[in-house]
Amino acid sequence: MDVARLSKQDWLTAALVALAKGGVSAVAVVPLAQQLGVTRGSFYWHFTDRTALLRDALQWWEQEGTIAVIDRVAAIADPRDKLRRLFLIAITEDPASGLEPALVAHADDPVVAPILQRVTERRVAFLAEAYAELGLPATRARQQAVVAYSAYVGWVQLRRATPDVLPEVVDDPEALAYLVDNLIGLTG
Amino acid sequence: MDVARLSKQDWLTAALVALAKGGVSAVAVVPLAQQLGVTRGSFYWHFTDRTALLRDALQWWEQEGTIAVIDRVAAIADPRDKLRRLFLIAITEDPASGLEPALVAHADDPVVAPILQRVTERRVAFLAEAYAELGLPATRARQQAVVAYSAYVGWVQLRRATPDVLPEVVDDPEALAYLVDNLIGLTG
DNA sequence: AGCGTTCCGTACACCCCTGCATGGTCAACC
DNA sequence: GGTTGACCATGCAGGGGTGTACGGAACGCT
Repeated sequence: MDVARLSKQDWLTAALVALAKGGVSAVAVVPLAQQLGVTRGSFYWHFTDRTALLRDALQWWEQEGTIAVIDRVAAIADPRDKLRRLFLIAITEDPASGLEPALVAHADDPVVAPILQRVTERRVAFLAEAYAELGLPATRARQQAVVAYSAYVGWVQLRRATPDVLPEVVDDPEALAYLVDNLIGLTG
Repeated sequence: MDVARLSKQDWLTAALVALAKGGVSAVAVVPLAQQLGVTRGSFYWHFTDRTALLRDALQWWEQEGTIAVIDRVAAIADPRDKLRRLFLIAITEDPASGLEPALVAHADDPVVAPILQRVTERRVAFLAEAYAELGLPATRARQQAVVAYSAYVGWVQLRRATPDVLPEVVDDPEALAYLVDNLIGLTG
């Protein structure tokens, strides 16, 4: 019959979804199990611990959600196009809606903290590199990267928290271009 | 003796601190009680419910953290100065560190959602009004307000999540001015 | 001193989650 | 067709949180 045994990956994606929706405390074995149609027996075969699930899920997200995206645009020669393309991907795509706010909210968590640190540092460094290629001096490029990344993070937050507040921007492609240019910070 | 009976406000502030640090699920009666040095008997005299505590705390935050700040700068005549002052207050002051990320992370919560909605809408409206006073047409002012508010939200997030990534900006007053001008979005 | 109100401690029943140990089921493979 | 290993169910002990009922201490007022 359609018994559909689970793989480790099924638990990881389910954990990320639960994490995005309810925070770290929502990554609980029992709710995830009955959501997947199994019991805890399945979980404790795939993972040693509840912490192991959280750690593996976040590491997988770090790989897919950060490194993979950077690889997609790193080859673009023109830094302006590179930034435009990067922000477009970051704004329009949303693999696990609301994951990053949940991670930030639990920045003190010993499992979350190092991964969040690495991801942020890597993204900011990539942005700073692009701004440096654009002609900005190193210090200024770093500052601009932090500001641009802040704007991106806040945008993701707003879209998740109060989508009713910003419909006029997401639907209008011209407004979207205006937003992206503003993110790049070179509207003048 | 120094028995120090508690007031309702003590519970509210403690709830906000716990909310900022651990999310909605951290607003639990037992931990808060033993943190305040009392038992649950105290709590269930002041509040009917755990939900009532969360609701009252958020409403108090809405009053103090949003309306009060807006009132402090609304009287400034020049819109440019008004925006500058507002963002400076928003960036430097931080009453309950990490509260807003925690709220966004639990945007689906039935208690959090309406308050978060109201706060966001009010802030964006205030910003849009200022940009309109600055000369932007209504639609453009609204878009600019959303972008600027996104940048602010993201900044708060970054500072809480990974303070190591952005030390060069917060310490340098010139870089801070650059950041504020960039938030205003009128650097050109 | 007496009394009512305010505030808090304590005990109880209930629910949910975590680990762990153990046993069961099904597929594959020889 | 019997054995092995992957996968899952179940029962138990332990811990922690929620509400509620009740009882007690402290304070103000007369």
